[in-house]
Amino acid sequence: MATRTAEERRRAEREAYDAYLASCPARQVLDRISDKWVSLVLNALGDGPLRYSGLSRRIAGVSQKMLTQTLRNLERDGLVSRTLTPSVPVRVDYALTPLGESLLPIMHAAKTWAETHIQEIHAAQSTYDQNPPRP
Amino acid sequence: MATRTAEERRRAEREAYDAYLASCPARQVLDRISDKWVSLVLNALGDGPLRYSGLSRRIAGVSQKMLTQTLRNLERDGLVSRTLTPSVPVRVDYALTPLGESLLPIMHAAKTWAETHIQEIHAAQSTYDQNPPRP
DNA sequence: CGGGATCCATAAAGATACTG
DNA sequence: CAGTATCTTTATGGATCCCG
Repeated sequence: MATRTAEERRRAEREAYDAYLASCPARQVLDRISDKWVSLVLNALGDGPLRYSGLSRRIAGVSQKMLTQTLRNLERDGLVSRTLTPSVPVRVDYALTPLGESLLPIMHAAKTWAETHIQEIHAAQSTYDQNPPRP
Repeated sequence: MATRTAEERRRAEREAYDAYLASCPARQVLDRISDKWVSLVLNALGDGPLRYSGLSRRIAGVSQKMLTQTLRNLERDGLVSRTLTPSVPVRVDYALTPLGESLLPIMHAAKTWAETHIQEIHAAQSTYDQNPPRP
């Protein structure tokens, strides 16, 4: 048999790390809020409840698939509530739960940091691009 | 020609929205820090400078490809500095720039929120999974 | 109206092998 | 040591058709 000690060890390392990451709360939350549509939906609902079609119009670029998927995940995580009104054409309202609302401040903090430092980042990018370290 | 008014309008909508998103500072920054490896690298460097191999060992699960790619992007964004020492085997040190360090507090805030609320999220997930809204 | 299900294109991540 | 180059695999997102 080949010496697969090295590769096996690496694989085990990776798996252990993956498991570690998967159990890391910060990672789990970061993974979610970093989602393109999650942040947009959360933001949209921050102004008050919306219906499915309302969200769809508010976000504009989203496909129903992604909107539905995003809403399901947020509902599952307890960040968003889904209220179904069985009227003639059914009506569904989405709103932030208290847990979802508690997330807004940190989203806002991120937004503030972004707006404060985006010029520095763009400047750094220009410098980097105009003088490529390794062509 | 077919009536492609509707589909064309949708496409235009999407493109406009994509452009809007691309120019949104919050999005740009969120997209970056939400990256799996970015947050890990930033965290690792938060304890002090590290060499390439040091980072590689510290993060363990990362491939050189992703580590290099992540470091390049962070360097380009001005969040991480790269110092090359042309000794016999070359030596490269990576460290956070002041800009990079200014990002740590918000990463920490996200981590704190995560640790504070992860139980609620897990609880919500359990409830959701045990009683699937739509089977 | 509010989705579910399916198919498909592309992009992103990983494994692998090689280099100055 | 610190990467680069290439190939393969996987994940993501969008288009489309359909239903209660």
